Amino acid sequence: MTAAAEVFFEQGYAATSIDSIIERTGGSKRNIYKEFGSKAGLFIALVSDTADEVLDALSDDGSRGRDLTEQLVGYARQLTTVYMSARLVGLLRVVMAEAIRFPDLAAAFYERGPGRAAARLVEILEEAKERGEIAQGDCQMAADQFCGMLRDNVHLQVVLGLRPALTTAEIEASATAAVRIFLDGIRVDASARPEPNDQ
Amino acid sequence: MTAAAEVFFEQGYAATSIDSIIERTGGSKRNIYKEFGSKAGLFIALVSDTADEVLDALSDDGSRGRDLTEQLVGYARQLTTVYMSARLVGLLRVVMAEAIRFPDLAAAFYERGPGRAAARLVEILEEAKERGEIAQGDCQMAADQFCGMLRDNVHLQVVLGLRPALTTAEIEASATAAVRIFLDGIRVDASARPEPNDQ
DNA sequence: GTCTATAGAAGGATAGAC
DNA sequence: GTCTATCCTTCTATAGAC
Repeated sequence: MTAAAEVFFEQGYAATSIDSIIERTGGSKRNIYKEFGSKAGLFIALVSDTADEVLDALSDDGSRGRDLTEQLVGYARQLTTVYMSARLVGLLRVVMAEAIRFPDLAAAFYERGPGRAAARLVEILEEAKERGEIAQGDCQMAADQFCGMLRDNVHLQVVLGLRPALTTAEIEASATAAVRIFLDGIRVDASARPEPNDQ
Repeated sequence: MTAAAEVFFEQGYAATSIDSIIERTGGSKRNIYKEFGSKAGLFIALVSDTADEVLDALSDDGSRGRDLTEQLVGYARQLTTVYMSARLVGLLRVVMAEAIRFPDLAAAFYERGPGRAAARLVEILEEAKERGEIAQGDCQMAADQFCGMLRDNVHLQVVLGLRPALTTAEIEASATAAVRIFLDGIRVDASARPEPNDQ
């Protein structure tokens, strides 16, 4: 069943024919229409199932560290690993491409995936804020932007098929660097730093 | 001519018929095939032209500020504005969707757009590093991740059609926040900061 | 349940009329 | 240059044979 989804992910919705799916998965056309009603129904079901499967990997977000840095590195490692997986790259491509035609699918994908992951990060940040570890500010925006760091230009190149996915070691380096920047910035002179609370 | 591109951006490559383009733009089918040879040729030409047009807005990257903060805010403002434009959102959708089928197009898009923008940012960061304003580290990775902050979850929602593009004021707020985090981080306790050079 | 038609529509590409 | 017609392929969707 997940093999059928791959055809959609590789070819896109419009370019994928039912026959090409049958070729790859076996089975008969009649059962497909019996089960899903139409090509769109099949597409929605396959994408939804794949999304559930891939995005469930975000439920345990790996943010079990003792201190904030460890929490964030664990979170970034887990999220980046999922974002780099072939499954999610394909999912991202097809959901973006068909966002207009299947708005419910796009909404479900975002809420179940990136949206939920960001919500979890907001919780982490809010807790850190209450402990006084991070500056006052918009935790939602910070979380959204941190998630963006994990979908950086390298990830864009992967999605565009311009380079292979990061290895585990590269993911580790990227996640660590992102957390370091997110927490402390790249500026070297701490005394030149503006008031953290003056926003 | 740019109107023809919109059809591809809205419907996607496979779902767009030559006839539907004729309907929208006028002209005859014969001239299209005379000029571009095939549907794929038309697609490549339209996407390339649109990309050139939109991405040229990145040439003047707005990073003309006096100090590093102003440079980065200007850069972020300009880049985010382009990323939020309807043209680029459509371009991004269709290039991602067809990256497998048209790898050259994907490569050209990246190099001319996000890649070039990141390269400019690397220059800014390298200069700042030589002035001692920012920590030693991988400027390319930092630039890539900063660019990711500008394509954050909010941008993803826009691309997925889940929310309207940011207003100018919202772009300003987002750009400012991103630069603040990028330079100084969100951590409040500077004394708890690890050695900046201990990477 | 699978395999093989098949109807009906749509679209890519070409060519003729003007 | 435009408009229309046409060939040929492909695809969705259905239905019959087993």
